[in-house]
Amino acid sequence: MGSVLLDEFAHSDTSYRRVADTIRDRIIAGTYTPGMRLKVPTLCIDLAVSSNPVREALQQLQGEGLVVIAPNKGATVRPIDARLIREIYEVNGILDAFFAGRAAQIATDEQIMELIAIHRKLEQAMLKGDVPKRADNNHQFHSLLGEISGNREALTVRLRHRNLMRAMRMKYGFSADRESIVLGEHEEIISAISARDVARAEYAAKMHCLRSCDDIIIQASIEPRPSATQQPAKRLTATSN
Amino acid sequence: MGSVLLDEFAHSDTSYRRVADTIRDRIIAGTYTPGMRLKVPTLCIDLAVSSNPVREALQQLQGEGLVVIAPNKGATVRPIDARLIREIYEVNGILDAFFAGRAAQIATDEQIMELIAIHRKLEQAMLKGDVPKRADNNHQFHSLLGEISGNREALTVRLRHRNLMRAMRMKYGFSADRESIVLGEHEEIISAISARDVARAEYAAKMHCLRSCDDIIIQASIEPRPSATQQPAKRLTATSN
DNA sequence: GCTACGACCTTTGTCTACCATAGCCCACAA
DNA sequence: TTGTGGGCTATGGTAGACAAAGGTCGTAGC
Repeated sequence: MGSVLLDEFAHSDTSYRRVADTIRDRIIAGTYTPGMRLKVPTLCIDLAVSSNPVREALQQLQGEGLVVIAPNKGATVRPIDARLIREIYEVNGILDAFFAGRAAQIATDEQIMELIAIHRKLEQAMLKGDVPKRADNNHQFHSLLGEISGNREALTVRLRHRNLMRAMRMKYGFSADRESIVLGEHEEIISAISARDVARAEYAAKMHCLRSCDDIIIQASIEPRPSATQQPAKRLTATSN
Repeated sequence: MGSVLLDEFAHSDTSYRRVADTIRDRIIAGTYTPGMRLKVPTLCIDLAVSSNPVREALQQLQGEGLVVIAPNKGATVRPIDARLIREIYEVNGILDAFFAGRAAQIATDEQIMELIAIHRKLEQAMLKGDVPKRADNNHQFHSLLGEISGNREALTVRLRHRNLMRAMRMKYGFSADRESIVLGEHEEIISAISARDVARAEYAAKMHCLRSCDDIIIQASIEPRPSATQQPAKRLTATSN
């Protein structure tokens, strides 16, 4: 138990993490539109914090690839388009294939049992429609694969876009039959690892990412333009007046 | 021409980038020892800047994986040991294999010519013993491979440890015959891409990283403990008194 | 009418000073 | 010896000031 700690992603008590969470959510939600400048003074007012946490949050988000910071020019929202999503999932697929292939080589029986246990919990969460638990278990499943590989650096890299992916799933959800397909794909990965079939494990992990990518692009396309309450149509800056 | 821009790594005019550069160099140089706490007030005095740039630099370095920041506890130097280096190079190898394989599929003849041109410049720089130009050309070679793949996100991830690797090479250098071997490995990669042999390109790129990893570990082991001028042997904090 | 220049304004990046709070250390007591 | 409590240090955050970089816009000159 307790194999997945990674406390660096534990939910934040510091202000700049809350600020980063808020800005990230707003980028995903479309409140902050692609290419929009994120000015520090405006964000300070909107989020009721001083400039210091805002600047640190923007740096954090740059690390996640959500904003671009140019020296002496400030931060802009990175456009999140289908190409970027495909690229991210391609990176995920490459790394997950490595994890699964390595797991097929070196996973102990106990680790495989643990994988199965997490898979069962994920199944339960899906049946109950418990979305947060579902996301958490899914994260645990893939993190455990990363830990089994023994390459923590690869796992860190793999988690670079975790917040972004989670936020997108929160917004767009899954297509109707995606959940049952996910379970089947996980079972295929586990099966390949149990059989010590490296090539099959790599392929299964890669396909899992690929299909997940296709699914989220379809889901996102269903809502071509969110325009929830007030879509600041032409406004290109965060200025509030 | 001008295929490799990536101005995000252009040398910095902002203070926090200079601070990050300095701290990074000192971590590599061993001035800041593994596990050592990096206290903001001390760094402010040492680097003659205020706390704001220091905090941002530390966040930046956390993004590069060189320091670990714990909320309300501060930053510590991440121990750079053989395992970490192996993990980083393994990630590099996974991504470079992807780049090379993809290049074998989709590179245009012009792009292959450009690869060869950079390779020639690298060869020249090595012959002249021009170390900075050598590093720059090597970077260009691998960046161009990443760009050919069309996945800029993967390239960004691939460059996560670029500063760290460069700093380590500056410190430890190369073994005697490594340079000629590098040239041969690059030629093999180019040859495989030209022949559109995906598997061979992937294998060549992976082996290139693996051998580079072995080389740097050997080089680093030659100097088990640098102890240049004043090695703060037992001191565990950056406190200067 | 179009271009180029310059003044103005906004924003960034940095500094200083200050404060609340969390974490650590150490003396002291049970 | 072990636990506890107080004091110290560092972190995290606020507020306000400033220089410098960048963008905007009006005007002068062609």
